[in-house]
This record gives sequence, C-alpha cells and structure tokens, in this order.
Amino acid sequence: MSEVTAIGRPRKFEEQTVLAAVMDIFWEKGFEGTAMSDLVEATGLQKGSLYGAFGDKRTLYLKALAFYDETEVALAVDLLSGKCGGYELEAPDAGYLRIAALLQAVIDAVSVKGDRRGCLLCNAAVDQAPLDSATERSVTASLECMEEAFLEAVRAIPDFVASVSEGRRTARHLLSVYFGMRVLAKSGAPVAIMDDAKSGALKGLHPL
Amino acid sequence: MSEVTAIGRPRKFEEQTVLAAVMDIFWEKGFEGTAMSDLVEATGLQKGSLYGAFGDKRTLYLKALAFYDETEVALAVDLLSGKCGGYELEAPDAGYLRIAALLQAVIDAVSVKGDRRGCLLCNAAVDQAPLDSATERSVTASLECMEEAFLEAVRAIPDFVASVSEGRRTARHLLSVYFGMRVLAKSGAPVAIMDDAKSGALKGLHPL
DNA sequence: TGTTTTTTTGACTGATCGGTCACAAATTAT
DNA sequence: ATAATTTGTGACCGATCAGTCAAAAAAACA
Repeated sequence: MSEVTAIGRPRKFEEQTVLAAVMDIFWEKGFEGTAMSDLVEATGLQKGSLYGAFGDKRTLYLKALAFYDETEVALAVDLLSGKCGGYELEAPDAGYLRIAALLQAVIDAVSVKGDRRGCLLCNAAVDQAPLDSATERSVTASLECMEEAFLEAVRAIPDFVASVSEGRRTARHLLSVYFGMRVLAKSGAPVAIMDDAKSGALKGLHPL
Repeated sequence: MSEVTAIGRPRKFEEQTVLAAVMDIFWEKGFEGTAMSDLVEATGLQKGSLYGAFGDKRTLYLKALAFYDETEVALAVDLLSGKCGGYELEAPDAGYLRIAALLQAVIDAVSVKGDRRGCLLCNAAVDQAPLDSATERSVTASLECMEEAFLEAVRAIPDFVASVSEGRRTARHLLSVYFGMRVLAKSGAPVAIMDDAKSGALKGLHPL
C-alpha cells in the first residue's frame, strides 16, 4: 500500500483530501464552469503541484468522478442493499424502507442541508458524458452499480410478487425517478413536488 | 406586431431562425461549453450583430431557453394535453396513450434519431439553474407547464380512480420519470434501460 | 558534506474568452 | 442628392483560460 521510506521531498498534502476538495468544486460548478484557479484556491495547492500529482484538468475530473463513486455512490448503494445501519433493516418491509430512505435523502439534501449541488453523477451524465467517452464510461459504470442496488432493494420487498424481469424493470424505473428528482432538486423545485415524486414512485411498490 | 416600414439598414437575418441555431448550440454544448465563436459559426452572423440584436451571452441563453419553451416544450405539452393529432386521442385510454407516447419519444430521440442532446430544459436545470436566478425562473416556469400537462393527461385516464391530490402526485411522479429518462439518455444508457423505466412508470397507471 | 530525487512555487506562455468599437454599408426621409 | 438611422463587419481589448517550466526547497542517500 504505502512505501515506508520515500525518497525525495515529501508531499505536503493527502491525496484523498485534495481529491475530495476537487470533487466538491466540480460538483458545484461542473467541468466547464470550473477553472484551474478554482481548484488551486480550493485545494491550497499550486497549479504545478496539481498537474504533477494528478495530470490535466480532464484527468482530474475523471479522478473526482471515481472518488464520488467510491464515497457518495457507495453510500447510496450500501443504503439500498442494506449494508449500513440505521434504517430498520430487519423489518419485514426492509426493501421498501431502504428505497424510501434513499429518495427521502434526496429531498433532505435540499430541504435540510440546502444543498443545491444535486448528484455529481447526474451532473456528469448531463453535461460531459455525451462529449467525452471516458466520462461516459465512468458514469455508466456508476449507474450500473446503482441499478443493481435498486434491484437488490426491490427483491427485499416481501410480497412483491414479481417475475425476475419485472424486478429489473422496477429497479430501472426507480433509477429514473431518482435522477429525475435530482434534476428537480437542482431546478429549485419546492419540496412538495419532490415529495409527490417520491410517494408516487413508492405507491407502486406497495402491493399490500 | 411588425412595422411596415423600418428606418435604417434592414436586417439580413430572421430573428427566429438565428434563435433556433443558437438554441441548438446551447442545447448541445451547454452554457459554459458554448463560446461566442461557436454561435458566430452556427448563425452566420458576426459577433457584433449578435450582441446588437440579442444582448450578451447570458441574455442570449435565456432567449434560447424561451425559444425552447415555445417550441419543444410546447410540443410535449400539446401531446400530453391532447391538442395535437396522431395519437388516437379519441381512444378510451387516451391519457395513458399520450403519456406512453411522450416517454417513447424520449427513447426514440436516442434510438431512432441518435440525438444525445437530451432536453435543454433538463440541461439548464442541472448546470445553470443553481447558479443563475433568471435561468432558474425560466426553468421553473417550463417545468410547471409540463407538470400541468402531465396532470391533464393523468386526468384523461378513464377508470383511474384517484383523488385530486393523487392525480397531482402521479403527475409529479411522471415528471420525475421523464427527466430521469432524459438523464439516462444523455449518459448513453442502452435502450433497454429506458424501455424498462418507461414501462415501469406506465404500469402504475393501469388499474385495469 | 555533497548528490540525488521528488515536490513546491510562481512566473510565464500562447490561445481563447466575452465584449466593445469605429467605420462601412444599406436603407428611409427630406 | 444628402441627411438620418440602423445594421454588418472585423479588428481590437483586457481578462482569463489550460498548461509549462526552471529554479528553490526538502527529504533520503553517499
């Protein structure tokens, strides 16, 4: 993992910390909207150090996307697939609750935390994926993770009488609702709209 | 509407034509990703003419958004509210068919026409609405139009036993699915995923 | 104490950015 | 004609863009 002794002048920064700061800026401003000077300011590093350690702007963006996948996407996936605590995971309607919790988290990000940045994955899909194939690949991979996690949650809904293909269909439908809500959130839509989008989606999951 | 005689040198361009070209570029590249030189190339006008006729880049963007609202959004709204022909509007399940047709149109834009630009409204919501209040207002207004149109379609579903508030909820849920599918389309998602998102959403509309 | 290796630093580059402007061109009004 | 008014044109502006580089600094070696 790490060299015990490293020759040469040691780095003054933690790679993960810098990447987190870089991700934040790209998240807030997008790829084109972010200048290298923004990253210099946010990271406290000089331009030369950034280029030396991470490569050019595009590479940095891709690494920020990967970091997002490892942190934020992983959190959502863990929530959906029941690998993290706090959501009554043992309840009989665990799958339903997990999906409800994720959609509620999208709403809370806006209404509680005032976070208008939305989802970096969604942002990247909209403004960079069609223009850059490496970004497209990264986004696609993260989307597949989320789809599988939704599928896992759907399958954890007892009495959800559904064929295998219907489970997949439902997962993809929920994926779509999730990103739609992210878009609505960024547009400044009132909480009531997102609440309805959420409960409208959940309604179809309750055959009880 | 128009002056019969206009003093001074007459314009060589049609305002609507130029606006359509401008909209196309912003649609494809986004606000930050579009340079004035791109617009000069696309419109055939010189920079000075563009500034003289439409104002600065931001104003031009807002006018392109308004143009999108008057053309593309209006088409979707007309389709949903049954004001345009071609979709068996007299059938007993007219509302259902209209919604299905709109979601299918999102898929066809990608699979038939190879159009990866998505929806300018969605793009604007994601990358400009949080940063510019005028853009946010424009996006919000268009979103409200679409919500009302979805609501009209939902209410045109016979046997859709639902309270008033449930109709609204369903409309907002569909709005969310619609934008989610737009995001998936831009991410390069295969048609199968969007098909499932669509049919998953439609399933909840068929209490038959 | 040097030598070597790596990182930090900030000045520097050419290109491009959004935006302006003076002047030529085209039309109506007199 | 000629004056008045508007539009088209392209050179021009300072600012900022992404990216580079040589030299200083900080560490491990010898």
